[in-house]
Amino acid sequence: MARPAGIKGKQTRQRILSNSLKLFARSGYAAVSMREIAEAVGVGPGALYNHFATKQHILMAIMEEHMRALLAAYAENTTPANDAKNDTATARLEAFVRFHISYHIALPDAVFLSYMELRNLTPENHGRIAALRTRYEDGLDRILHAGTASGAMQLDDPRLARMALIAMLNGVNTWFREGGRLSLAEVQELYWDMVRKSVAA
Amino acid sequence: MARPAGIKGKQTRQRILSNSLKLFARSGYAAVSMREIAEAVGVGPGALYNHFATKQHILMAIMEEHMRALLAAYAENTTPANDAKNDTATARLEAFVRFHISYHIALPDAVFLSYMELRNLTPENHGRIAALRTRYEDGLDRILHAGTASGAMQLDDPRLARMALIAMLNGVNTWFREGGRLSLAEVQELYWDMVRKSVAA
DNA sequence: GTCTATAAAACGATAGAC
DNA sequence: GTCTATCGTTTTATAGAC
Repeated sequence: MARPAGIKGKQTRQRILSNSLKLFARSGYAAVSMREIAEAVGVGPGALYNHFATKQHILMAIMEEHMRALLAAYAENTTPANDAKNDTATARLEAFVRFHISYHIALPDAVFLSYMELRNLTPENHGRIAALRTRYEDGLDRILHAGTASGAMQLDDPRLARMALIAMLNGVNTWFREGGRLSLAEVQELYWDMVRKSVAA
Repeated sequence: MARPAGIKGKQTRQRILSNSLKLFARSGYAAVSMREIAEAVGVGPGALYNHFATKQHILMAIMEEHMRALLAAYAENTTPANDAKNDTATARLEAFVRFHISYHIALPDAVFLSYMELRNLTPENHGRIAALRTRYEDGLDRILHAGTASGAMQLDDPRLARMALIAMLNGVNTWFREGGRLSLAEVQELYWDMVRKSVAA
């Protein structure tokens, strides 16, 4: 009982988030009740409200933390190479594709939720998540524009290309299963091959 | 009042389906109540049960009719050309891409619903819808295998390519808006350009 | 911080009049 | 076939004891 105050609360908060994520991903936000979440966490229904004011706050916390973690991981994994020779638009596109696939495969529930439950956010929360997503996808936008400008790529409409490529890459989560027919490395290779060709001059 | 028996019922049934489709697409199946549907249709809540036994039956009817209409339209729009010269795998892939885009853009709500609400179907209903979807996507599978076999395309894994292309094409519904920056014809052209290159030898 | 009990409203589905 | 009224259940969220 000499445990510092607040520790138990932090643990419960995290358990609420991780269990809600699993339940929301499986059944959908609207179909999951606060009672189900409390039971999964192992507390009474009323205890949830010590940590989140409403069910909407739980959903928003999950999505916002996911988007911030994605942006942080992207910034860390794709910083411009010191080797200027590897800092071409094509090299940066390859890095984006490989990062996007590995990150999305590692966190399928959070990714699924962040695309699927946008409509269950209040308009204000929706706007904040959309802004974070735009910040991430703008990274791809810059790569495609740079590649088109330098002649390394040929895209009649880089904005459409960005949306087409994001959709294609996101699709990996609808079918990829750990331990399945293809390994992560093989999937990265196969997608990169298609992406590389699709933007080729 | 000399109207044939059953006409009014058929009309109401169709109005239930079309209004439910709009509501489900906007808010999600679980978040829409039978009362909301009844209000949108313009009948009392109890009247809905003269046409559908449960809310699940409404969802299933929408999805099943959408999938059957998709299969029928695909069969009609992509029958092998009499001109044998235009019956190459590449020509058939182009026809698939153009058909898929135009059909999906024309029925955004039904397409959105059929991908988004699969998890709200009972296991039995889910299996029936999945089987219909497989029948459609197998058409693309055959094209990619034929193209790879003839050397017109180079795909190290046609199954992955099928899923990547389907995801990319489905993505059009997340951003395309009638009267927006790009016309349907331009979108078809731009997507086909990327698809053509992505499978190229 | 978590518990139990409960308030207040909304849910899917049904019954019986017309 | 549609109406109104309602059953029985479940929902989100709160209150007060510990």
